[in-house]
Order: sequence, then structure tokens, then C-alpha cells
Amino acid sequence: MTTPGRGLHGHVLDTLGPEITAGEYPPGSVLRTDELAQRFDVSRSVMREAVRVLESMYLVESRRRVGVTVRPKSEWNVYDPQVIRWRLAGADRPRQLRSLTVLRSAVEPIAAGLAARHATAEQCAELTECALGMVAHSRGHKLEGYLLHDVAFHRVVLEASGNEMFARLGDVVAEVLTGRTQHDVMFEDPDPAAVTLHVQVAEAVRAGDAARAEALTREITVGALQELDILAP
Amino acid sequence: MTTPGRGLHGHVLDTLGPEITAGEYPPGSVLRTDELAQRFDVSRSVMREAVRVLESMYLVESRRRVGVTVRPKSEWNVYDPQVIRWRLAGADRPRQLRSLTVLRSAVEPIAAGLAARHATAEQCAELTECALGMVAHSRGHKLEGYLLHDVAFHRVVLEASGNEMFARLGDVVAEVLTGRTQHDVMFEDPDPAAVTLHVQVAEAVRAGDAARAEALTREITVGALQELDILAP
DNA sequence: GTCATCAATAAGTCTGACTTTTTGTCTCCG
DNA sequence: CGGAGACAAAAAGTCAGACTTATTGATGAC
Repeated sequence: MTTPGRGLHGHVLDTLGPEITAGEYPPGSVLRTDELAQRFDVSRSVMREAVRVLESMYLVESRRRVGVTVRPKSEWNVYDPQVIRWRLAGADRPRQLRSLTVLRSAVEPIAAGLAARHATAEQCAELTECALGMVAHSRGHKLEGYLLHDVAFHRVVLEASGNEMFARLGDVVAEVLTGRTQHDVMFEDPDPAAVTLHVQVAEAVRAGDAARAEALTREITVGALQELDILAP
Repeated sequence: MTTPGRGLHGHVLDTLGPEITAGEYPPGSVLRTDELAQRFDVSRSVMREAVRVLESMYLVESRRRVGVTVRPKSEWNVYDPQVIRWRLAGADRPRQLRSLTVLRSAVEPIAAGLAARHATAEQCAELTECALGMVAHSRGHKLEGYLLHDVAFHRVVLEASGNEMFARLGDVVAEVLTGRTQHDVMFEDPDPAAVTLHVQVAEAVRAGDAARAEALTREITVGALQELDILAP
């Protein structure tokens, strides 16, 4: 949640963005700037700024004499944090959650392997701290505290990988983990096996054992896939 | 290359975007909308639209009474195709190329495994066609033709994975492969072993052998990592 | 030294007029 | 009947200027 609604054009986006990403306007639909400005009761200047932002997300395309046409889903910039948030809040939330979890399963093991080779002493300490925090909150309906440390753990791993593309996925992972706790599964205490795996990953990274860190993280992500019934037999 | 410079604000972005991503303005630098408008000889409206776009890429932050401040590199949306292109055209091109190649090495093997399970008959045919095209252009300084089929090959794999997040990385991979051919290595004909691997991946996907497709693709990406001297001993 | 007040500042917003490009249509001629 | 060119309408694009609002740094009172 960077800074939502920072201005009139932000408010427009908060409404129009979710509508478009929810698929309310089929691809090729045409919107008119003037009509939108009327609908949201803002000036054309403000509406134009909003359209520019939507355009930079590849959600729409603005062409003269035609209007603002909605692009097909396949062209959307699905890595834009805003777009991710809008879609997670919308109807195809489950689908989105699956896509992101699969992405996690590809990236996090490699990131953990790199972290084992690049992590600073401080990052190793943070990692151990997070893992211990997870252990401490793993029993007795302390899901909020558990989630907090879980998110922090994965964020540190992605950071410590030293790869900027991986590091930028911290927010995505946070959204996925948060969403999972809040909605879908995990009514009771978290899987003890998962907790153990996190502790072991922290150890492996500290020991500089890249292969082991990668393998253990792969086990974690396989668990995440199974939770969503994404099998790979 | 979607549609560059489609309007005055696009021209402004083409200049200002590369400047910012090149790090010409240190984090925290303050730009003023009015001054920028003067510099580019455009109206404030146009300048404001450009700033909004930069803001949606997390390159800058616009605050009242302060101005447009440049955000630290760690907050940039490095998955934005435009940002990727700007950075690849700039000074830290090598660094960017490495980051993206590591990302490829994480994603593509998993994508190939999924493709083996989800690819349609048509996609399998396309894949075989691309692989054969690579073979046909693998000797005799036909790098342009080879590159074309190589890009298409990886694009189809990512598409066929059925995961939208993977599919959207097609452009990124295209940039990396193109950049590699144009600048860095590959003055002579491509590595015959790599060509063979591509053919074998196409076979594995067609046969529905996920594990084999994944392993073979991992060999391809390991080769890509080695080309850039990114080792993992 | 701390807190409230106030003025300067730069972004934010609105309005209205004008320009430019594109597209659909309508004619005119083959 | 069909194609090429001219024309008009439509919508985005651009600009200029006036006004509003939030923020911040400085000033001054306690």
C-alpha cells in the first residue's frame, strides 16, 4: 500500500483500474475521455492523466479520433504492483493467486541458492531471527505474528539474492502470503513441517550451502503449490 | 517496440526516462514541473502527464510544495518493459543483462516443464518449426535468422506454459537474446550444443515429458549464465 | 526551548479555446 | 458496379491562464 488515492486522478484510478482488470470492458471496448470525466466529475486534465497511467500499464490504448480502447488481457503489464493488487481484489483472485504461486515456485529456490552465496552476516542474522519468530508464533492461533515473520523471511531471502529482479518480487510474495492467510486456507496453526523447513533454510544460507538452500526452498514452494491443488505428478 | 513517441509527452519520456534510469539524478533529487516544461518546450499539462507516467513506474514521486523527487533505484518497477528498455540502452546495460539472465534461468525451466503438460498440438508444431529454423540458420553467418527463431522458440515455450506471468516475460527474453547477439558474444555461428538442446526440448514438450523438458531447458539457461561468466560452483 | 501562526511555494485543478489526426462517407469518374 | 479522391465530423492532443490547496520553513510569542 504505497500511497493510495494521492489526488483526484488517483481516485479515478482506484475505480477505473479494478473495473478494467476485472474484465468489465471486453477487449476492444471504447471509452471516451470526455464521458469518463463527466462520470467521475473531474476535469479533462485529470482524466487525461489517469488515462496516461492506464496506458503505461498497457491496460488501454489511446488513439485519435477513436478513443480509449481496452487492450486484451494478454497485453496487460501483470507485473505492475498496482495491477496485481487490483486483480487480487477482483473476481479472478484465485487464478491470480495460482499464477503468482507458480512464479514463486520458480524464483524462490534460485533466489535462496544465490542468497546462500551472497548474503551478508546481517542478512543471515535477520533470516534466523525471522525463522525463530515463525517458530515462536507457530502454535496457539498467533497467525498474525506468524504471517509477519513469514513475509519478512521471504523478503530477506529475495533481497539477499543480490538480484534486483528477485528483490522486487518481495511485495508480490507478501501479497500472496497475506492473501492465503486471510482468505483461503490456514484456519488453524501452520504446518509444522513448513516451519522446520524455514529454520533449515536459514541454517543453509548461513552455512553458505547453496544447493541445500535451494532444495529446501523448493520443498517449501512445493507445499505452497499443493495447498492450491497445483500438482506436478 | 510498441509505439514509441506517440505524442509530445512520449517524446519527453524518451529523454527524461533514460536520464533517470541512467542515474543522472541521484535519489532524492528534486525536479520542478515548470522547469521541465520549459526545458522540453511543452505545456504544463503535457509535462504533468509525463510525470504521472514516471510516477506509475515508481521512478519519481510528486509531492506538493516539494516537487518531483527521484526515488531510489531499489523502488523502481524494474519489470516495466519501458524501464527495462531504457536501462538496457543505458550505462548499466551489462548489469541489467545479468539480472535478466538469472531471472530467465529461474523461470524458463519451470515454464518448459509446464509447457510439456499444457501445450496444444499447434504450439508443439510451432515449437518444432522454430527449432528446425534454428538448425537451418545455425551455420554460415545467418545470425539474424537464427535469432528470430530463437526468440520465437522461447516465446512459444513461455506462452505454452499456460501461466500468464511467464507468458509476459516473452518480451524480456527477446530483449536479452537480441542484445546478446547484437553486442556481446556470438560473433561466429551459435554453439551447436545449444541448437541440439532446443530441438530436444521441442521433442520433450511434444512427448509430454515435463521432467525432461525442464532439465534440458535448465542446460540451455546454464549455458546462457556461463556466457556471462555467472558461475555457480 | 517549544509551540503556534503565517506566508511563500509548487503541485493540483479547472476552464475554454484551438489544433491535429484519423476515419467514415460521399461523391465523381472509370 | 467499383475504386479513388475529396470532405466533414469526431475525438484526442495541446496550450495558456487563473485559481485552489496542501506543505513546509520561518517567524514570533510564550
